[in-house]
Amino acid sequence: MPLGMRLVTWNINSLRLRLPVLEKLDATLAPDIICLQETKVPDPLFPADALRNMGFEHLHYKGMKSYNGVAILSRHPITPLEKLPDWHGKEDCRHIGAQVHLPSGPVELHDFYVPAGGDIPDPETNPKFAHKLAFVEEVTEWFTTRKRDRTVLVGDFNIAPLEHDVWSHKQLLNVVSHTPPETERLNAWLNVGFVDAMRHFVPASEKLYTWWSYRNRDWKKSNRGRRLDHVWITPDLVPDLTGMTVVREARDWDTPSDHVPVIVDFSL
DNA sequence: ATGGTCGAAGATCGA
Repeated sequence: MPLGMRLVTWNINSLRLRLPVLEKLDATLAPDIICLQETKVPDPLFPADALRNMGFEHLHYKGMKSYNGVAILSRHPITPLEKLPDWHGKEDCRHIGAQVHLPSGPVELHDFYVPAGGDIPDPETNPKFAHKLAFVEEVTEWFTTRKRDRTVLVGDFNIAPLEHDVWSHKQLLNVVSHTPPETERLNAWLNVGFVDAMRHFVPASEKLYTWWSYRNRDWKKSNRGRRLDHVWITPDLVPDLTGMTVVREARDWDTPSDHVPVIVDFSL
């Protein structure tokens, strides 16, 4: 195994349907650890053998029928984090975590799939939006009391916090994913003690997206993207950052997800 | 302002 850790986060939108493109990602970009969201597969049907054959010997996953689901695929040994909170009283498979045992020492890794929040940005009339806001608040509170070093948070946070994380700040201010109640809460979570590893490499003044809707005739031409997927790290890991890649070409792979993989490289 | 397209289901629901 080469020196350094290559970490990927990807909302794959059905793991079983997209095993072929996952193999393509693995073959072309050789990640050491992949965190997936929206696997949409119950645990008994999880394709563990196929993933082990790809070289990911260490697996941790939590899925359910039809919706949600998260998974960590690793070439390094991992110890799953037990007894993580049951956010918002729901057992809906939106968070798993693990200690990753790297040659340089353990790193704590969290994989999140934050609720999308429905269409109407009003917690009074839209319970999905209320759930989303509450989820972020609960997670924020939880991390304030947890150790905050050698920790990495990744996932589909379903919020694009910065002006240039969306194609039109003005037109999306009242669209779920970019409303002030969401972006304020995401910033509060970040400010518990994390660093935005993607923006470490790309200044806030530059557009940066990880998701393009299926509902555009030509995603590349219209380019109405949003940065919904994130990699956050504790400040002690910043000196170990060596690179970041948004795998845009994956949006054109055969039967693509609407999200593309995000790679972060570490000298760990 | 609207609708557009996916995936898992096996009708719609969630995104």
